[in-house]
Amino acid sequence: MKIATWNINGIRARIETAVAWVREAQPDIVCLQEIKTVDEGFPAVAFEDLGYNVATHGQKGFNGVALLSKLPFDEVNRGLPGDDGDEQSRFIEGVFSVPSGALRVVSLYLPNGNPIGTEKFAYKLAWMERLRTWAAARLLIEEPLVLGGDYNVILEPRDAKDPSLWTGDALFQPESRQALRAIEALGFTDALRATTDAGGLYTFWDYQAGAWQKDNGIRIDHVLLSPRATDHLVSVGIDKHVRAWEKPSDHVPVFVELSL
DNA sequence: ATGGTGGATATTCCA
Repeated sequence: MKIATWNINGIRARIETAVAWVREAQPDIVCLQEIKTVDEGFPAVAFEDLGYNVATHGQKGFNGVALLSKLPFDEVNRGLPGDDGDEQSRFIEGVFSVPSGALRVVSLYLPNGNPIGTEKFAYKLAWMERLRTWAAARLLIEEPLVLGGDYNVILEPRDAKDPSLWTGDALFQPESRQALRAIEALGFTDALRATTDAGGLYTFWDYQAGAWQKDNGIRIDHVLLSPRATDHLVSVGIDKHVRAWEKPSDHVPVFVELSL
């Protein structure tokens, strides 16, 4: 079972790139972020033609998440619980049947939070606390749970080419890093760190200032695994080569192989 | 050096 996450930065502008990658990578489930369209604007047919079921939680202009799955959806839940007044589309959960039982997969787009000291940073931290509360409850079910997404958090200095560039940025603030650590501390495994201690592994390179050419990247797209999912972890990968394609997203896909 | 790039949308916001 191959499960991937990818911030696509606009699915309508990126549909040809997305289809090319899906054809190449052959994932079973894909978590997409920043689809930047309402549900009706999502080009579902392009993926259905490749054998995928599609579930979206869109929004006009910004944000928006989606799930693609070769397995049928048993259940879909849209929106992160904990704030009925939050209208930003950043969370979708799919439930699937696997031989051992149920598999839950979330596509999440954590708030950027810049600039710090504003309501945007407060919203980021509040959203992370809501995620922690939700995840703690989900872990009680003791099922394989995969949280794939753009976390907008650089956990450690080794997750940035030049950490000094991110001083004062919401992605590298101590509060942001601590909040993600608190979620991991519930019992989740950062899939990539389960397989390597290496630095220099990035998932995002800014469009500006030749960041890709200089390999000035950061690792902010993560796959977190519940204990029951970690039990089945086979491998982790970053499809870095996709960043060099024409009309790329500024993020690349991250994927896990699970023996489910 | 206060720029640089890109998407969606509307002539600016967000990242």
